[in-house]
Amino acid sequence: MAYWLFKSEPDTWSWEQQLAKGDAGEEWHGVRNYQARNNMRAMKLGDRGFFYHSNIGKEVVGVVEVCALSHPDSTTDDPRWDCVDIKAVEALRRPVSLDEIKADERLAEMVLVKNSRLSVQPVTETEWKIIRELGGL
DNA sequence: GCCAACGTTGGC
DNA sequence: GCCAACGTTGGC
Repeated sequence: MAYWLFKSEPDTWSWEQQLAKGDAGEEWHGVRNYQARNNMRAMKLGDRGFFYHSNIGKEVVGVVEVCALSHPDSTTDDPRWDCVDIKAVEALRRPVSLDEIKADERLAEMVLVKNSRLSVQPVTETEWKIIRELGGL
């Protein structure tokens, strides 16, 4: 099983909205970046990811699961863009902020720190466990 | 609201 | 195939 991180501005699509979708999940559409798309194409059913609020909050707020494999993005006719569906699994007991992540030297190599603009990114198993712990899970 | 960093586009 | 120009992202 692989681990990922999905970024979203809460103004556009928030964790609360994702939670409200429940097990039905929601298409992670709107990605127009090849690296991010390739990451989604590499995802398997059951892969886990963090849900991160960018701009407002700047914190990891929840855990999601990939519930549909990569498929064409319904918001465009451009065949280049695919996306997966994700569903909320659980909220962190307390959010883990970007400041905390940057302050933790064990997380210095995270893509979130190194390449903050990539909107769908891989997370290593080690990073996954550390952030879960910081989040009280 | 600013701006640095980065990715994409398009002319050559 | 290079690279300048442009647009977007996201932290500050």
